[in-house]
Amino acid sequence: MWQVGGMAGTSPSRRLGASTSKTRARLVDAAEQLLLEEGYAAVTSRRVGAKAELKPQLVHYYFRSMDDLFLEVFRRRADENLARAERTLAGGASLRTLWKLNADLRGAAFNIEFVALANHHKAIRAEVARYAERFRAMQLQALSRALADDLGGEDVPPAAALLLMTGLSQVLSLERALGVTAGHDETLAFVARLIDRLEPPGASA
Amino acid sequence: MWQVGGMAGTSPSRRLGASTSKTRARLVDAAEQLLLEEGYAAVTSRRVGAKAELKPQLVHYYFRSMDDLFLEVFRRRADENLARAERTLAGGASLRTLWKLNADLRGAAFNIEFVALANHHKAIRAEVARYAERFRAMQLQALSRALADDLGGEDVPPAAALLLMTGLSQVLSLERALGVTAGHDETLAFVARLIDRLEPPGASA
DNA sequence: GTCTATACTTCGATAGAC
DNA sequence: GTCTATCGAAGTATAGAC
Repeated sequence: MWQVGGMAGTSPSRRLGASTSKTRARLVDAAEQLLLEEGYAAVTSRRVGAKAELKPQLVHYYFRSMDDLFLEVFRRRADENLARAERTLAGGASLRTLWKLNADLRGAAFNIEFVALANHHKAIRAEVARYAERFRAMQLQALSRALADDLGGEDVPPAAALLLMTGLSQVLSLERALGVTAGHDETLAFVARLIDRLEPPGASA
Repeated sequence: MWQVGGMAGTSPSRRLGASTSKTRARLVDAAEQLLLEEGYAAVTSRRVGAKAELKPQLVHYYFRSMDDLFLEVFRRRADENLARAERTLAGGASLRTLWKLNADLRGAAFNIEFVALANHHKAIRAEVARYAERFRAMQLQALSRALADDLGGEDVPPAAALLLMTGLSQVLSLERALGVTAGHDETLAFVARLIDRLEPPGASA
């Protein structure tokens, strides 16, 4: 897919616009907006151009292919997420903070789109995987420390706890987008109780 | 999206082929295959026609629009999943069985595609939500009974346990598709231990 | 009931004008 | 360094032939 028409060659000798261009940034903004509002299939050079109020051909002047544009959109957001996580978790974080980071994570819809895209696009899959691994490693380190403090000698491995946490927050936001929310409040209350038990409110770190 | 070209009218008076047609079934098969192999954006009338070795116009003879084709693909698979779950859970099921049902669930990729699609397609979202609710209710009933047997007076609500289970199996299959499997074995072992503790192997139902 | 000829829109991409 | 004119392929959908 993509590469629907044209000669589809990605000619090796083609001039591209400067990566500092203001116009280029507007195109990335427009693409991100479209992706969130209408899904990845709506991100076409023409739609992006229209949304940015620019000629669609500019997309191909600044990006070698539509895939390159997708990668740029993804990287921008991923870097932002990683930076925020790093700020939040710097120097150890509580269970409570970790859960908030997971549940708050900007753009569950964004993740869904990119996972679906990654499923069938080699270059994008590699980038998404790289990001997921970095994000995971960062959280795992923080969670390992927090759990060691909180429950000393229990047998729940930090990796399992993290996957449970990630899975839960993912399924919750995914279902919310779908309009299915049965049991959500009950579950959130349960998580809050659990955290309160492990980390009594009003403790130090 | 969809409705890219053409007059996009969905004229109310258009003849459609019989729903029992063999040709029609071939088109649905081809669409499902394409969806899984290349993602929803690859499911176009021309690609579906080619895969089924039929003229692309037949898609529009048997389906009023591409969305209708998607709905048919989804319903067929959803019905199959529901029937299988019903068979498995009929008359009460163990925790172990429930976990297996969740983890085995055919086509995690299939789910990803449809959740992404549902995000931006009203008709499809409604259908996916309806399916999710039915599946959830069925599992919740079984899990409630199993948990009552296994841990009597604990404070983990069945709905929370189910969402944790669902989220975990979803994140595991999603990451596997991405090639990210760090911590997976450890987590699966943990789940197995947990189930063994709650339901010692060799007990009755 | 089944299929095809055809319309017209939008697609990604490039070569070349400023 | 920036943008545009233009190409050929692929998109959905319909009206009408068998």
